[in-house]
Amino acid sequence: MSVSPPRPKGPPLNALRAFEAAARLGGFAQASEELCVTPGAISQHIKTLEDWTGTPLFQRKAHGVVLTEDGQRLLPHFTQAFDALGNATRALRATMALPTITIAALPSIAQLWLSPRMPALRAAMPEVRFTILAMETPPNLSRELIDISLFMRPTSDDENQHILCEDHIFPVCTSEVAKQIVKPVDLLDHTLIHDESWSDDWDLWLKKYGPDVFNTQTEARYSLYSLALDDARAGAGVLMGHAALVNRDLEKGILVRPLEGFIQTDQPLIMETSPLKNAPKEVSDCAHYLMNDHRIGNE
Amino acid sequence: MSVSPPRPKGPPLNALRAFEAAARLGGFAQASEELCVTPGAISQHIKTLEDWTGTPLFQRKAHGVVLTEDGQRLLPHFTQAFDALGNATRALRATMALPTITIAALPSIAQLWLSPRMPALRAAMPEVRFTILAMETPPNLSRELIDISLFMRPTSDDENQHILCEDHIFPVCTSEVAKQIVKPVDLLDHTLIHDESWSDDWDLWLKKYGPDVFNTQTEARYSLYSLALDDARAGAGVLMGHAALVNRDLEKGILVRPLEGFIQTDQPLIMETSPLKNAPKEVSDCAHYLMNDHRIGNE
DNA sequence: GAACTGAGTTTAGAAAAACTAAGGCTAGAT
DNA sequence: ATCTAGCCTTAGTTTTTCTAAACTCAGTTC
Repeated sequence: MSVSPPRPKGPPLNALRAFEAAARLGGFAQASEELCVTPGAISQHIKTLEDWTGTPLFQRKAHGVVLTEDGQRLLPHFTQAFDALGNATRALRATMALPTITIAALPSIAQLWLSPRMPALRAAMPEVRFTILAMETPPNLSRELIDISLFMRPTSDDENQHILCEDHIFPVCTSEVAKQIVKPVDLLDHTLIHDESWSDDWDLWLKKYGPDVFNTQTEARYSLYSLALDDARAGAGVLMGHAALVNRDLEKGILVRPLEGFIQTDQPLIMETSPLKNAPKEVSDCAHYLMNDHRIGNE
Repeated sequence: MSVSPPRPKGPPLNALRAFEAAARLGGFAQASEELCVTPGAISQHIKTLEDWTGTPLFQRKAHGVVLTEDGQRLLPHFTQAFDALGNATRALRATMALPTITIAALPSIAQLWLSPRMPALRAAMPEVRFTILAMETPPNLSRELIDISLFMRPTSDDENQHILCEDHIFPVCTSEVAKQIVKPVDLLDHTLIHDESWSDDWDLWLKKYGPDVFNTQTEARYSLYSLALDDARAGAGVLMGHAALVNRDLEKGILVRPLEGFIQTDQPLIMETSPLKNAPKEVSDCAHYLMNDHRIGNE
């Protein structure tokens, strides 16, 4: 009779969290991003878990992993548990002395859409400490300690998501450059400025408005939209502008629209708020503020 | 404008678990026992958490800690979350190749009540691996990976708890010793064997049946009931017997009851089963087996 | 068909977290 | 007045976790 093997220890909590993230997101790489660690760390966590049970949780394929049946059955349990834990942690954070609101956004949105609105927001909510995070992919608001996110992405029926404005794209450039452009074909003579994160923009627009034949021509590529914008402001060429991001420049006259046509993409600017039922009042206040699209006074 | 402080990390999961345990159990010492660490470790976890939020979670008194208001508000959130996590972990364990059932019991119960029943149980469920854990205090079945617990303790209205048998106590000794004992006063001439974990037993019994005057006399104390029992079997004196634990010896004639009177304590032998809704079938099978009080054949 | 790519794995070593042990403090109990 | 239970603190150690970098493998691309 086996007596007192020192008490059965459960698997490490961090390994469980890694499993949940990897299973939910469908890959170690994605999970590693959400948890801010390297993929190797995730791999090791999963292995710990698989060694603990003796049953494989993932099936390793050359291009990613897929959940085994066991893994699929387990996932909802863990997702529910970590959702609950996320809410509890959020409640814990809410006890902090000075209320903090964390907003995550695409770098371009942070800089070109949010930044101009911040002064008014801060003025309206002086007791709140704001933190802005620039990131490429929308965070999971029920897990990370982020209250509001601003991203261009496909619509969903999530009740926590609100469309702030549709995404209209159209060519923009300085008025100098615009003088030389009266019809689409004229674009052939100019540098088309591309941004890596929206690499399809020009294709989309040209498909509808562009000249029938359109061979590759001079183009510039940037990894940050705001760099591309700077270049356009400097008269280096024609940029495909996103309404929400270039409106300020258009209003100020720094940039103009050389041609009329615009396209509405299927990825509007969406604001998502964290799903906590009893969210601190500050968060919903802030969300309303942004929805109502306040601007700084002197603009 | 503050941009990209490397992503707000939540507090360590282990610290959250420590808080939950300490808050639920009402002390660091208790929590440290449940989590199998030293109280110092708990203390540090709590401090980590308190530093993270900036608000105190516990109020330190000289004789223990009490939850602050914030702590009280937070506790249910975390309890719920960790309950869910416990269930998920249990589900994970259920995927293990060969089903395992872990039974926790008071050392004396494990040895004197459970052990004789194990051969039949193993025979009835040959595909299951059983693990018996001896421990002093009932474990939290919704947290630890233990399926069934067997303890003498006060009744509760928990639906997962079942009374296996009432706890009757009465003096027992060898038939040799019994010859010299015909009425309670005769006990004065013999060693009264005590067990540390039930130190009140003799007092209780003597209060009802004992001689009016009863000065302290020879007595032996043991920290393990089975050691006390061994001593009684060897004719060293009179032990206060618990029905569930000495029945075998009575049946076999190794021990006898020199006097008639017995007392029913308010701490029956209770079996508790883990609360998982979809508990593996093996666990409920095992529980039913124990409830029906099977014995080994040749007894 | 050779090189490339994306996703995961594996190691060793480094960094961080968690734990223990031992000494201190304080208020209620003896 | 002393004892004791329960928690705190600190230093040092052990354990866990993470990273970096090289490796594997199977589709893709040229």
